[in-house]
Amino acid sequence: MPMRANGPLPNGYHNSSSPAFNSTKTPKKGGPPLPTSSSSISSSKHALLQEQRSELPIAKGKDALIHEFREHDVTVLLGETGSGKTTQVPQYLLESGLARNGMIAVTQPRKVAATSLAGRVAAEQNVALGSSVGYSVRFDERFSSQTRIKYMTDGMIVRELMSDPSLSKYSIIIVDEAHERSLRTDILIANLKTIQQRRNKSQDAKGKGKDTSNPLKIIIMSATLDAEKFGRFFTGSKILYVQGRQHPVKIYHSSQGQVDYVDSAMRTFFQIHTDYPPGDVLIFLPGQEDIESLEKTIQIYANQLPHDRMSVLICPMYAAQAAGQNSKVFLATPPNTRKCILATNIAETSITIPGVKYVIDTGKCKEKRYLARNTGGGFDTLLTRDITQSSAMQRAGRAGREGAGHCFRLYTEDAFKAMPLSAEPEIMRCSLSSSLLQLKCIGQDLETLELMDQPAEESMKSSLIVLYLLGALNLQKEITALGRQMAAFPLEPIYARAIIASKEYGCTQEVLDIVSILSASSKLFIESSEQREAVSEARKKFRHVCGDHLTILNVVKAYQEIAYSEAKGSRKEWCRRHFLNERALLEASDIRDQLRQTCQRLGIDHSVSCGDKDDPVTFSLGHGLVMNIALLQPDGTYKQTIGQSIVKIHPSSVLCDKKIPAIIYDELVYTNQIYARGVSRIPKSFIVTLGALKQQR
DNA sequence: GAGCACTGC
Repeated sequence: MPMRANGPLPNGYHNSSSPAFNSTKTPKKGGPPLPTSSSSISSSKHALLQEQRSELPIAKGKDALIHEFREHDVTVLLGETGSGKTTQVPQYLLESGLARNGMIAVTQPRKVAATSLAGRVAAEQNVALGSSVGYSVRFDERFSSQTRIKYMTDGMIVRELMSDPSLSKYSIIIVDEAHERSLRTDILIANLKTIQQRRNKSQDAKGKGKDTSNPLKIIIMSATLDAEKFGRFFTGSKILYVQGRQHPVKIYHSSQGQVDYVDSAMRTFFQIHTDYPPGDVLIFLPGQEDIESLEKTIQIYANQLPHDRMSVLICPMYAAQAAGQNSKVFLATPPNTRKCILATNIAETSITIPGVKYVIDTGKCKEKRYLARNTGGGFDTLLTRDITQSSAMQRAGRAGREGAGHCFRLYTEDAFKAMPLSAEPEIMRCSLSSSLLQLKCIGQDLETLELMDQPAEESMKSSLIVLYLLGALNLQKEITALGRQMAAFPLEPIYARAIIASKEYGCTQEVLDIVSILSASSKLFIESSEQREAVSEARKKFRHVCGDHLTILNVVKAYQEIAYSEAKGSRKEWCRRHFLNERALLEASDIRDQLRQTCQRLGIDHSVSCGDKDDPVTFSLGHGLVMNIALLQPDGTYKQTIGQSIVKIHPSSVLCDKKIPAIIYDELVYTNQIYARGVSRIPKSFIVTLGALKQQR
């Protein structure tokens, strides 16, 4: 491939018609963490905070905002990055006395946002965190009877819905980041609409002047794209706009479509490197494979650069990479060096990298999407696709965090305009069984609930079948006693079912260990393409003939032994040596504690163990994975017992190439083929037993 | 023989 650092520039950029650019979303709200443990902060610091508050773009509109909140039951507030709406609006509401009857809830899709925002606002109010300003997220809460402003995750308030269907503790509920359209945000919004109708109607009946009722105000906060949708959903609502503040980013579109975006990204990088002033470059790519191939080619050409040029430091970044590798990007760039960061979507929202002045956007990402099947179950797909306009803007905004920046898009302006505005709401792309079961508990139906977007009928049907096969619903779609028990667990129904089955098989301790790891958000096993051999050698120690579930159990047991006998530092070292992610083990231990409490409430003894026996464990899991069973075919592939798909065991499984006659699996993922992940062997006779159980219902 | 990113209870 002929490529000279000073050669012709093949991409032919032209300047975009829009010179300045505002990003639409701020990933890390509330600024840096502030001291929050003491009851108050020094007066000079407080004065500085107050000055910063008054300089926020939203401060100018304070009185007008309060007026509108007073006049309308529902307000949709559209604000850009840096407007300060998430920290200021709750304080304005508190000061205005609009929340006399109850608390102000501010919901967030992510835990870190909820906790850090609460800290920031407590500091601004000059109060101790947990007093008048608090938060509530899974495994962590700080609030008291005096709390007036409560930041919480949307999952938390949806759980509260189960015990208090009117959310009567709150007189104002602010739904932040509503444009993200998480599954729980959508379910919350649907419920808020009916709750408000109920609560505010009883107010009218009592007539004006009486304050005995408990009306509800709703404020929806969103980034600017496709926000009118919220306005249409809440009839009579008022839409308000708040200006943001961000450095300008100059956008360049490619003049023609790029066939090979990896090659094109490489050329664009060297164009920047030779023609533009110092500043780090961030390249967005869909996945690890592209990152590794681009890393190689950039390195080859970087080595050939003349010695008087700045050198290039390449930093690959993706979630599966060992944590130490990812943190390389945060180290100061050495002198006379330009950092080149090759990242997946991880750099789009979750991680902010300092020093980035240039962004190269391939316009591609990988998206996980759940394909429901009318036989029950379904599978995930993981395919490369075009990004959305809102994520293109988010990526460009990454160049304007610290000063003016540049964004080079490897696609045309027409291609940008052809992109969907924003991602499809999660409710359209995920399994609904968990939410469906939760709603059944409070007498609601996903089918009749008025949602902003209605999920596909097939997806609904599939979830009903899954819940029926698990015994959570009967043929009349009514929730069963077993279903209520399952809903009590903060878990996917399939794993809740496995725990309940473990009572019969006397192995609750083992099943809890496994299920906790499976429902932790971080992966247990760390991959390293550089040390592939060392990884497989370390894995051998835990390998269990029955499959991946019992392999996980081996890891947990080994870690527990270390945890009891060794110091914290050596535990870490042990994990590193075995390519295990300690974060997953620690998170799983929190989850396990919570699951034990649920077991206790339901009269399941969580300490019952089956010792070294394997069958009880796989049988229990089998009750949860009833629709995830497949049988070996003569050609070595597997065929589902429910549904017709031909699946293969994922190469990461310990049972890959083992020709086990019958398997259960955690999930199916379609990439190039349909792969079963999280696989265990199951005796064929057990499948017959399961079938007989189904007959009885 | 293969691994986008999250997030929540």
